[in-house]
This record gives sequence, C-alpha cells and structure tokens, in this order.
Amino acid sequence: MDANSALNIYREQLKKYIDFNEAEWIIFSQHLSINQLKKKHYFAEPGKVCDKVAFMIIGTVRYYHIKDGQEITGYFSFENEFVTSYKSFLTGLPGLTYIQALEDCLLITFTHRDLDQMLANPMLAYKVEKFGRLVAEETIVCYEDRVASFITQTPEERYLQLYNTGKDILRRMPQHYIANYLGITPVSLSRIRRRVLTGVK
Amino acid sequence: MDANSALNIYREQLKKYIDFNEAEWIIFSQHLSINQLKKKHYFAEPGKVCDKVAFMIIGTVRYYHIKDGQEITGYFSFENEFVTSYKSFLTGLPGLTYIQALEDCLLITFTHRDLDQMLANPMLAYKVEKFGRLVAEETIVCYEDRVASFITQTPEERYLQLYNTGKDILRRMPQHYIANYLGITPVSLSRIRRRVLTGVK
DNA sequence: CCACTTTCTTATCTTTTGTTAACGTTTCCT
DNA sequence: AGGAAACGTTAACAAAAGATAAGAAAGTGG
Repeated sequence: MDANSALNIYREQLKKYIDFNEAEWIIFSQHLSINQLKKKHYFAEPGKVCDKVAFMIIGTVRYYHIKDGQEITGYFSFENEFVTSYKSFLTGLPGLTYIQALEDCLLITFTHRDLDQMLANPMLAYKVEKFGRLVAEETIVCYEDRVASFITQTPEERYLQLYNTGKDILRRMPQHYIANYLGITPVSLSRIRRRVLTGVK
Repeated sequence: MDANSALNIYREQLKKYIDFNEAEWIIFSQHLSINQLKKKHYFAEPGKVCDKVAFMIIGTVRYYHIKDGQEITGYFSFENEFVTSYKSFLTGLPGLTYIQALEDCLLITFTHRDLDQMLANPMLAYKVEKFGRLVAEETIVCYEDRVASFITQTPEERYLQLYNTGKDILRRMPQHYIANYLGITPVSLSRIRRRVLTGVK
C-alpha cells in the first residue's frame, strides 16, 4: 500500500471523530509519519517512554507485561484502531507494557511533540482538542465494560461474552493470549472451552 | 457549607485542568447546579440515563451492579473527585450501574445539555473541550492501572497494593465492598487478610 | 436503651483455578 | 525438507476461591 492510500484511509476513519477541511488536513498531515513495524518488533517497551500515538492501517499488535519471567497478554489492537501506551504517552513517564507487532504492521503515527505543536496552532487547536477528547472518551467506554467484566463475571462468563460479541480476538489470536486477556491461564481456558463446547462436567 | 464556598472549591480544583478567567467563569458557573444527595439515595441507577457529571465537594459514593440478586461494588468516589456513569453520560444510553451516596453528599453538577451548550458557546468551547479531554485522559490512566491489576496480579497482590498505596478506600469503606472492588468475595478477603497479617497458612 | 441490622471472622464443603508435565499437532524458520 | 519452537489438550495434584452457615462484635435507628 502506498503512503497516499494509507493517509486517505486515516482521514476517512478520523471522520468518526473530526472532519478536517482541506487547509486543516494539509497542516495536520504534516505532523504524521508513516511507519512500518515488522512482525515481532516493538512499538513500546517497559522502561521506555512511549511518545507516539499510532493508527493501525494494516496489522495487529498485542500488549503484554512480564511477570515472574512470564509474558501476560492484556490487550490487542487491530486495523483501524489506535495504538499507544496511553499512560506513558500522557504522563511522559516510562511505561510498563510491551506493544509488539504480531504481523507486519503499517502505522500512521504522530509524536507527543507534534501533538503539542498542533495544540499550539490556532488553526488546529480546537479540532485536535476535540479529537483528543473523543478518542479518550471512546477508550473510557471500553475500559468501563472491561473492568465491569472482571468485577461481575466469572472467567467462563467472560469467555462466553467474548464468544458471542466475538469480534476479531477469538478468530485471530492464539488461545494462550486470549486466556491472559480473560485473566486466566491457558490450561484453564482449555477446560472452560471443553465445558462450554461439550456441556460436560 | 454555603453555595459560594462550594463553587470556590470547585473553581480551585478545576485549575488542575483549566483556568477560567472571570468572564468565562461567570458563564461556566451559570451552567452548574449545587445538589445535595442524602445518604443511601442514588445519583445513577441501571436502566436510567445518567445525564449529569458531578463533582464531589463533600461525601462519598459507591458504584455497584446487581448480579443474581447480589450487590457487587466496583468503585468509590471521594471528595474532590468527579462522579458519573461515564458510559451512560457519553452515549446517552441507559447505564448498568447504581451510584449510591454512602454519606450525605454535596455535589456540583452540570447536565449533558449544559455541556452541549457550553461547547456551542465560542467563549467557552475551547477550554471546555480541553477540560473534557484532560478529565477523560486522567480517567484512562486510572483504568489502565486497574485493568493491569486484574490481568497481572493475584487477589492477594491486589489487596497488598491497596494496602500500600492505601488511599481512602481501606480506611473509609467496609470490607465487603473492598472485596468486590478487588474482584473477590468478602470471605476470601477475610482469609487473605489473615494470611497477610499473621503470615500463617 | 434496646432491638435490629450490618459487618467481619471462622469453619466446612465444593468448585474452580493454578501448576507442572506429557503428548500430539501445527507452524516457523533457515 | 527437516529440526525446532509454538500451540492446544489432557491428566494429576495442590492451592485458592466460592457457597453457605453460624456466631460475635460493632454500629444504627427508633
């Protein structure tokens, strides 16, 4: 895919949040970079500041922590979703999360520095503020559901919910990552699946 | 406490996010209401749209769901924190959460309607956008940690973290609410406390 | 001030989950 | 193509958590 197609996809997807006119888009897009991220490479790593927000044109990533030497996968992002270690990006402090490409990715990114420049530019400030607000709010809606699922649901119920509202995760992610995402071990998920699928035991 | 003191506290606390000048504050504050919420009364209920955002001047609330006839407490808010059923407020759809006063509360609120009016007012729009973005981003930072704790920590580790970074929750909330907040049952929390405190078993 | 509720602990039993290891299959890589 | 790594399931055992009930202590509200 060429750079122009990627930018056009981005602009189209952004209309969900904000509609830039031509003049605004020209300035806005000057702050964008197109990046490739090869499979298994890292978009973010613990101990490093994540100073970029990416938008995934092609590819998938997973977010994971390491605890007691073990990888624990907490989240995934797919095409047409934003990718960043949000807390690190917002605070400017080193993050705790690996964000790793599971496939070759094509990303459109801007840095925190670029964001500051845009917010300081009267031609863009208002729309970029709104853009930031809307993306943040959308993220909160997801988090609210996710926290509620840990509080009110059993692992089996969380799996069933994922099974029903399915989305890409079940189809595209290996099961041991999904287990972590649900807050359980791969062995436990395998047992839950047997219970659910066979109705036995 | 009189209305003016409450509004002054609010204005002072808001400086963390945004600093209104006099002219702006006059308009902004016209969109605010001062509400009392008596102990055990509800700020939000499942099935109803939560169309207000509150700022807690005095008091505490808890957020809870009902599952299989049982209350499950998911969160708390204290003085100088915002209170709303965020998803319901943002989407305009009925929420799933009870938000109940645990003490008599003094709240400063604005409605979604008022927010829309402020965002449509050129004198306020930019600062209110920024205000909304910053509050949303702060919320995300909290959620990121909270989700990570469910993914990477055992219930005992979550309790210990709460014990160390303590805050008001341990001091001011009954233990069975805290248990829910940690994603476990009250009986289980009692056992964890014994393990932790006595080092036994 | 007394009855009532709430809160917390403890005990017992059941269920679920974690841990470790083994095994077959698939995928990856060079 | 062939060896290595990754993946999913299953088993056996240990550890933890859930469910339920009982009882004591503390707090609440007439």
